[in-house]
Amino acid sequence: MNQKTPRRRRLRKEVRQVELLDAAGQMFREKGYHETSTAEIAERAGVVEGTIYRYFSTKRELLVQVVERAYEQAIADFEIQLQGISGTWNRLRYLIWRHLKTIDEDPALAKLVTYEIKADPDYRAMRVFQLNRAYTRRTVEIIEQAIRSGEFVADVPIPIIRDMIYGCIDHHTWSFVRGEGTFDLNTTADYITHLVYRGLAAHPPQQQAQAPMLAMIDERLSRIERKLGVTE
Amino acid sequence: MNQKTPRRRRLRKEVRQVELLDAAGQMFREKGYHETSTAEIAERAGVVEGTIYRYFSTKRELLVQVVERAYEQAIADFEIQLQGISGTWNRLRYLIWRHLKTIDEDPALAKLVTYEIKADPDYRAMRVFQLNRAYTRRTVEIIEQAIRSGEFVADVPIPIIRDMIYGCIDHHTWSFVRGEGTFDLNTTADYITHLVYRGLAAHPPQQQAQAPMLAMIDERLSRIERKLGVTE
Amino acid sequence: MNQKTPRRRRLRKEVRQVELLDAAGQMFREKGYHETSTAEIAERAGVVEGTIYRYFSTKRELLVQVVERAYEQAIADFEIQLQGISGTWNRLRYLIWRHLKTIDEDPALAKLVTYEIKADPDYRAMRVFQLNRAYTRRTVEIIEQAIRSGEFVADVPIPIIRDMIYGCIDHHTWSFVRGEGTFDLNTTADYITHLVYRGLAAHPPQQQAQAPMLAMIDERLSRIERKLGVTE
Amino acid sequence: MNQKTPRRRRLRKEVRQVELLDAAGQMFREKGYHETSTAEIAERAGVVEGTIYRYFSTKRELLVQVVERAYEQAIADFEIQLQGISGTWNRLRYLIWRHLKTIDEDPALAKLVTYEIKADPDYRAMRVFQLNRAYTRRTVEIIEQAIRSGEFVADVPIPIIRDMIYGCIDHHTWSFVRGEGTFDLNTTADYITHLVYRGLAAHPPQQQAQAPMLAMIDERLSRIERKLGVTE
DNA sequence: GATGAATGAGAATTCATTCAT
DNA sequence: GATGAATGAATTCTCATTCAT
Repeated sequence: MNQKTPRRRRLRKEVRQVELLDAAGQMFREKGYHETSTAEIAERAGVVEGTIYRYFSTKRELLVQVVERAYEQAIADFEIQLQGISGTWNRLRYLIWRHLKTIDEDPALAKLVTYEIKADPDYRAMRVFQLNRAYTRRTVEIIEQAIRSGEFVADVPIPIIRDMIYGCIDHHTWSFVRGEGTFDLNTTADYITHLVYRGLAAHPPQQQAQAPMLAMIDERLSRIERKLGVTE
Repeated sequence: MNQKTPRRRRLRKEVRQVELLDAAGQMFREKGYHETSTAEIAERAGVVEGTIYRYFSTKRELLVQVVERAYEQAIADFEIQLQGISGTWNRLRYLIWRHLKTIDEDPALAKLVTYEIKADPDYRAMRVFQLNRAYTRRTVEIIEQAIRSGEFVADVPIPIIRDMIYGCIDHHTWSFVRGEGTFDLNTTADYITHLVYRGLAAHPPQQQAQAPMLAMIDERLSRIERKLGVTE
Repeated sequence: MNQKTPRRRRLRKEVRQVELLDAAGQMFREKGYHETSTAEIAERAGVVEGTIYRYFSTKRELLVQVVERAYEQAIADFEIQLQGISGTWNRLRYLIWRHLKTIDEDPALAKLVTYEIKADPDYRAMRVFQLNRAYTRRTVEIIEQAIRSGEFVADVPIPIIRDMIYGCIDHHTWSFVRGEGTFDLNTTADYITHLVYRGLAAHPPQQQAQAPMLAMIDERLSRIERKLGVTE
Repeated sequence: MNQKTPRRRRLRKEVRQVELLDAAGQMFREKGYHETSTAEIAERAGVVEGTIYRYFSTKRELLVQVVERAYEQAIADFEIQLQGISGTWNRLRYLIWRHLKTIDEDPALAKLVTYEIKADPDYRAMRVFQLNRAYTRRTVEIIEQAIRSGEFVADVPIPIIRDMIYGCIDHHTWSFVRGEGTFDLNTTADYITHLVYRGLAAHPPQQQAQAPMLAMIDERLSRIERKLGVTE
């Protein structure tokens, strides 16, 4: 009963860390970062203020880790789902839908990311920045592939395209994130995908119906090639 | 009681008000809103702290008016220029270019707008919100007109389009606003306009991109057939 | 029409002074002394702040004069009424009733007197103190006369009696003055008079009914004596 | 960050709280509530300003607790003493004497109670109000009992009687509380008790005062008759 | 006589972080 | 490993009074 093995200790340490992260996450989401005091976090986690500083060097570190954890979970989930989706349009649509859904499910976190994390002067040197890059990397890859396959024209730099997608989503969910409006997940995803796709599609509208088909053929061929080990 | 001030410059109300607005605007841009103290603003304006409160009820009011003034100037200038430009593409391009230029010329203000003004819980009830609406109204009008004339298709809601334009710009100038990167005004304006225009254009240019792709598919199929020993 | 005789000027000066006093009185009563700013007084009087200081040396002086004026009016009115009332009981009752009525009619002023004027460290050196003495002087005179006539016993110092009367009234109207309760003017006056009278009456309760009669007889005799010039 | 304090005395929570209460109590009594700054209280208690706010939410809370503590001590002491005293006159006298003594011993506190606590708009909702009620409750009980036993008449509402007792005491000690006059504890207690008791007593002492008056009336009538030439 | 712009000292309160216990 | 008492700098806003115009 009273066993205090090192292993158990270690476990307890990790548990406490997660407890603190959960408590902080809840508070930050409810009241915002600046409006939350370390005393409140400690209280919610059931410890005293000083204890926080055994596990996290600063209050900000707590915020950063809260966000990092959320990013990690989002990315992991993301990759898995994407594997089952084929075709540029579908994959693009999923990426957009997924980001919209992330915001829809946790707008308070989106707010923290926008106003606290990204506003940080050191943002680009932080791990969250890397995580954000990882999060958006797939988008770039999909576009690049579509360009290689000739489905997309290559006359606009990819960063612009990426900014257009994420910028549009962020702007559109703005008021929702601020707790005011609302938005329809699927419709919004369709519209944005549609607009981006048409802006990049190499095929004129008449043939537009063919484009997805060609893309699908491309995708199926790729799978066969991989399977057969056919190199180009 | 303790008369220690030999210098007591008396200015017309309006003049002093503008001086304070200028001083505050400079400080906010240099150091940020929260990092600027009322004492610093007063010092830069050459008055004592109390004087600020004769003209502005709070420090925040000072910020709001700094931003309002900037918006008013931008809008006025804007309207005039736009009158001389015709053609959907040109007008759209001008709007985009203009917003990019505004950010380029005063990135610190853009930062204040994003992180202080738009983040305000009461944003939508503020006059700056109205000014922002006025600022983006032209965009909507141009798109609407292009739809009416048949130049643009009408299958995407205009707010989405507007969010795409401004969201793209904001995202793209992000790091620049944060004092890190840089961006090319004209090239960026071209790309964004191009992307948006093509995404909305009812009559796309001649098709051409399809042939290469089909050729590639033919080639790849041949490889697979060879691999599998499929004879012709 | 445009005559600016010195006399007219003087009149205007007095008028303005009264206007300021009225404005200040209103504000002090409505919001309290500390909660009222000189700017508000000026605004209500329709002048600018600086003008106040042409007529009154300080904000406090304004308060003091507001109260002095009220005292003067109360005293003047008081004296007149009292002349028509005879008999210790009646006169005492009138004094008590009158003070209760003063509080009832202007509780906000009573509040100012209690919390601002009487709490002033220099109260005893102020003219309002003298006015207050004048206001309560009649009470002492009535009691003294009753003692001389044998209607009241003389075994309690008069200041104690005076404190009992005014202290009782002040305590009893406390919550009303603070804007909370209420009190019945006539009933309260009766009770207090009754209690004080019996506490001082030389006559035992059996004969108590006679006391007022005797007092009245005394009073009537006094009048006759005065009329006839009968000296003792 | 700037660790400049070699001295960092750590006390038990309760001890420090009491120290702060003592320091605040001293300062408030010496200089008054508004004239005392939190900085001064902290200095006297030997801590920094921030420490005060670990124990008390506001400066006002500090005042309230100073007064509450004094009330609690007074009430406790009070009850014990009263148990050993019997007889309406004696008990009444003790209550009056006790209140006078409380004022005599701590006039500065009485001042705080009058001008800061009782003047508070929320006074009736505060715990001090309850404590004040508890403090004066005995008075009411003694009077009620005397009425039941037939020792006192019941023709005046008890609140009026209570207001008379405490109002009289407060008025009488007024100047002393303001640091000006003085008063004799025992004599004052005797007079007030006497006055109140006689005002309420159902069985007054032997009548005696009437005869002289009637004699005087007789004498005065004779004089009048002589003057008028009325023959017998 | 009036104006009203300018003064400037003040004062309460917050809270992330430290470190003696 | 935990506690939680202590830190102390930092900052906005108020307003009676003055006096140049």
